[in-house]
Amino acid sequence: MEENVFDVLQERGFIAQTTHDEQLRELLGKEKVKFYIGFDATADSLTVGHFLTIMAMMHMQQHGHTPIALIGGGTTMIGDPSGKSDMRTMMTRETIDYNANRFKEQLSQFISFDDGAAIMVNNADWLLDLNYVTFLREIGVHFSVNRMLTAECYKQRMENGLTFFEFNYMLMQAYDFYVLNQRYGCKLEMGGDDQWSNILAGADLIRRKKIAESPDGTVPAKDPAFGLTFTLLTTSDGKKMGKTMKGAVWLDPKKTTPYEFYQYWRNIEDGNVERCLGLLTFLPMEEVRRLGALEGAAINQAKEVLAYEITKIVHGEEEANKAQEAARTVFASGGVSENMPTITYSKAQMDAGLDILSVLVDTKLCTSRGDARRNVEQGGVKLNDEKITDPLRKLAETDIQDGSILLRKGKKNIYKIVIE
RNA sequence: GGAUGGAUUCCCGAGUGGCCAAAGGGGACAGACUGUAAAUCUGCUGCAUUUUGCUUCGGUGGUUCGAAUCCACCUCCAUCCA
Repeated sequence: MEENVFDVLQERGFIAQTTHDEQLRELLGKEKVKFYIGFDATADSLTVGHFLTIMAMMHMQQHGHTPIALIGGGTTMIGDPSGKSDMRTMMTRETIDYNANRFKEQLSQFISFDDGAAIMVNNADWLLDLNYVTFLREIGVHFSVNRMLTAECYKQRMENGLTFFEFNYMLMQAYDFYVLNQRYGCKLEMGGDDQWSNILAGADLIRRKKIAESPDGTVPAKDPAFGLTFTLLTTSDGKKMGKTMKGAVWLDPKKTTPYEFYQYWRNIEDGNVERCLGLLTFLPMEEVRRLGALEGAAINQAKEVLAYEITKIVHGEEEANKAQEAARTVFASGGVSENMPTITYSKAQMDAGLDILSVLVDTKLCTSRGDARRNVEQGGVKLNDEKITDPLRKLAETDIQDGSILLRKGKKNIYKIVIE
């Protein structure tokens, strides 16, 4: 008897809400289901926030179900107002198309699209050429404004204002589900819990359309469209995870290096370790529970496993090994690793006088010379483990130890300076 | 379309002629304490050749020795009325 992916998702902590628990579980246990998850192309890379949903897709695919990855080339033209307090800046068609292509590439790393094992679609294909009046007549009729206004996702916007433009987002997304249901027989939409209202709207639309189209004006209740949402990863103070001082944590190694990526998970707070292990790795649950139960300093071991496993899935084993090696060298032994962040200067640059503030800015360790100066003055900067207090300090030949100079800002930010 | 109230630094928000690079809070960053955790306490938070100079308070013009603050016009937003 094969295990049911519903149970897997539930045990690993993915599921926040579903439209019909029992029926959905039954469905997933007895047939191959086409399901979809939408990704709005708002940036040129996916983030760790998306990664959680990608993990869910992978679980689903492993259990024989067929993911439909929907790239929101059309919906991004509007922008989802859910949970937002302000309207997003409108994006141009070109930017969106560019982003959509990046998303496609990244998704292909995680999900196999071979032989119809998964399907990739772009809602620009059916949304952009919609006829307004036709759309209103066929889709718009099924929506009650009164009900939409009570939806949780608009709550914040009821205070700050919501344009009609954005108000339509829900209809677009609902229509997506309907289209996929018609064209591919997609029966399930999944997404983050902030998508609950939008998902419900889609499932509801499909039901209403069916009723409208059926001869006797009824629809068999046994074949509904399903919705399922995932828990959102939040920090102890309730904020969404995946943000750092530098912004989002990206899956693109050019935007967030594997080392930074690894460090992000290595530094996660205790309370989230077990949850993240379940959600973001493929480790068996016994192992997840064992690691999550570690207490005190011992939990660092679990964090290391977590960081390693996630980095491995996202960036591959080789990069994960490098990141782990670098992290261990830097933190455990205070040594130098070839895999740690490095900046290279020429001998000539050094002879011309490389002051500490410039280096701090060049490495992006500090955002400006003023910021760099501040950090030095507060004792946050170290050169080869020696605290620097003079902002005018210049790098000298004598600073080079074993061919490089170690520069630290704070405890966790470290750069290797190489002169050649 | 009408009336009223708004637009301030990353966010919230004070400031209504010089003492304003702009209170307070949040966040971020750094220090102490720790376990590369959380909580707590302290510092810090426009830019630069840093006891000085430069740029900023929705936009554009104006008044003034001097404007985030006053005037005019414009743009956008909220609430109520239509």
